Amino acid sequence: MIKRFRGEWTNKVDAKGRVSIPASFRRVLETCDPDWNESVFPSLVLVYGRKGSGCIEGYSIRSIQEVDDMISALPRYSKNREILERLLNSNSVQTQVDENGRIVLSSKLREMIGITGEALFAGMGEKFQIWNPNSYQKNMLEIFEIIKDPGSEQRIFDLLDKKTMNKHSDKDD
Amino acid sequence: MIKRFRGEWTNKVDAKGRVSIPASFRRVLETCDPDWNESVFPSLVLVYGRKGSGCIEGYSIRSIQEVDDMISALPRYSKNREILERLLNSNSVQTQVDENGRIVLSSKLREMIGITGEALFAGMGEKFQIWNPNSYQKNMLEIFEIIKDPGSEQRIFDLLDKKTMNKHSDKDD
DNA sequence: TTGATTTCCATTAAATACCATGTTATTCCT
DNA sequence: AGGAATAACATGGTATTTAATGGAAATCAA
Repeated sequence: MIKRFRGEWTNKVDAKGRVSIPASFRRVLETCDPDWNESVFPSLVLVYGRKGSGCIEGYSIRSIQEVDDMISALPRYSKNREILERLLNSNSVQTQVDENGRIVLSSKLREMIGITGEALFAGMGEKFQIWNPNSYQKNMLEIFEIIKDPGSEQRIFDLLDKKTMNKHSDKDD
Repeated sequence: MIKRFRGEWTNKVDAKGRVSIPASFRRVLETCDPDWNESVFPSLVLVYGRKGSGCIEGYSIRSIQEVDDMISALPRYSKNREILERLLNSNSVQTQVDENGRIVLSSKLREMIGITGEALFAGMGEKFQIWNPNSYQKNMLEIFEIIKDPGSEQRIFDLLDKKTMNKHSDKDD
């Protein structure tokens, strides 16, 4: 069973904003939507509130529920909870894959990330991202810049070492 | 099944105060109203008692019940309970979506949040907010100001980290 | 009765479902 | 293993439905 979003895919966006979700992503969305079956297409949530990011993030139902549950665990009228609700609930939209495997990106969403004719999908494990292909290219360069120094790259991959997993403080992540 | 208010929607308010509830919000109100069925339109509660907020808050029946239950859990006749009952019970009104998916905002409510021709609906998970579009704009800018510093933004999102979930004190939220 | 509120109906713009096609990948059979 | 048959994908176009909204009729209240 596939359960993580993986890989990069570039698909066409038509005038109405319709775009195919990569088939392998659909398999993830299907297994992670409790309401899904052969006659009900899977739902997902698109989050556009992480402004700095320059991309839209797609979450499976199970994945967004984890986030929602953590928000709901915060005190109801607290400042931080209301900020998170804005960034993750106000600035998001639930949608559903259609029978052809597509979703619609509204003009608002397309403008937000500067998408014209093509959208790049990047698998990010428990979520995926939708980019303007050029912006994605730039973002990759930024990442390469960060890990240019071999020591710095090593330090990051060291986070994946079982021995160190429970040693480092939260700040290191 | 949709069960959280999500997204931003701007709808017209006519001279009589009628305004459409965004369709996706109606789906939430329907599933969260125990009395709802095909022939009965869903009810909701509008709270205008959170004075500082500059907006009206809309609750599904299930959601307002949770709030009511928490109030009821406080000591009867305690000062704080009576304050909360004023702000959340006195300063609120129960209403019902009509057959066209609209509610009526009384002139009192409209004046309270300075609404003239348009109302902006912002999904906030278990509730939603109704704003004058300009006020909402300002409020979003305030939020972006708060999270402008990347460290500060990270600290807020860290509230959603499983590792820290049980560490932070109530004050942090 | 008259002003206000609520119900009912009508319009149009937008969102969604439906259908069709070329292309690629997969299965199955010999 | 090779090749034919089949299924799955991506994508374009069209038809149908739904949502938002304006206005009129009906009901209610003072």
